Amino acid sequence: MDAAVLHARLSDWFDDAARDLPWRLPSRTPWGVLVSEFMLQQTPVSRVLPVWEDWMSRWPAPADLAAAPAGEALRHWGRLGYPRRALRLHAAATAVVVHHGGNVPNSYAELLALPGVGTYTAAAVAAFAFGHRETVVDTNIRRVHARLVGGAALPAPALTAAEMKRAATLLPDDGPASVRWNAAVMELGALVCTARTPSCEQCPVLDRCAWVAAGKPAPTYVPKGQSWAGTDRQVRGAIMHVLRHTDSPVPLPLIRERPVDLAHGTPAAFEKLYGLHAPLEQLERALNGLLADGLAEETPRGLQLPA
DNA sequence: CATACGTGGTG
DNA sequence: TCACCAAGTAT
Repeated sequence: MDAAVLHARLSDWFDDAARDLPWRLPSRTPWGVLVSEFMLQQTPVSRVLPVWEDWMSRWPAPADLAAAPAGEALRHWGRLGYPRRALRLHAAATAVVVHHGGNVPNSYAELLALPGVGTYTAAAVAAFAFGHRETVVDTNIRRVHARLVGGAALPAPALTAAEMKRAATLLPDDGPASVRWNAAVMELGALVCTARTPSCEQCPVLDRCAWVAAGKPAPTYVPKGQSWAGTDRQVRGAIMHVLRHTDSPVPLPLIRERPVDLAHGTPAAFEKLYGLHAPLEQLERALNGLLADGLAEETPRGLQLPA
């Protein structure tokens, strides 16, 4: 198709539809963009906003976070989920201080080398923080491309090489235009071309959509579904919740026997929070996993967030 | 390449 | 109610 038409339509749409997100303001810093991308990995914007604001005022630069104990990063990560991201962000800040003089690097390759930064985040930061021309492909962009160009309801379960090639082909040649395109397609996927019930009547490229033209065929595969109840992840999350809310180490026997919520003095935090009755074997597995992942630390007095 | 990894909002 | 889903990464 005529890519120029798509570029122009989405650029115009983005002008008045784009959300006023703080990490898009002119006053933003590359560090602010990097932090936002970490937090947004698998987490909705609405939940990221308050935590991002807190982090920016608490740790305005990479060196500020690097100077804090990793456990503080975990504590102030709150309930964003996937706390290993907080640990990796702390490690990334440290790497920025050690290897880049405290400034977030601007190249895709240098960004990709940071802990917790994969292909998406490296491209996103290079593009949105530094204005580079990068092929940014996230779940929103994948879905928009799958429908608009591919004529499918949803993209494949995993990112394919063909998708990357298609995204690269669609990317405007001009630098600033490419950054805008990346942001606009992502925004379209987040606001209009959504996974569940897309608002096609609001779509600026409805008349160009291959999926619509094909009569909106149903998805050809069944989403896997993420398990939760009774899983190790739930038990790990419950333990991390306890650790975030106490300043003193939690004795291991206490955790093994359904830990006391020391912050509130109430019994059986697991049951109180999750109605959870984890078998001892699963509790052990979760504990060992957290220790192995560096999310928790064992001291003579008990379990705590890492120093 | 499939799987593990948190959490809460929503249709 | 309950399964799906949200700006992925590491192994």
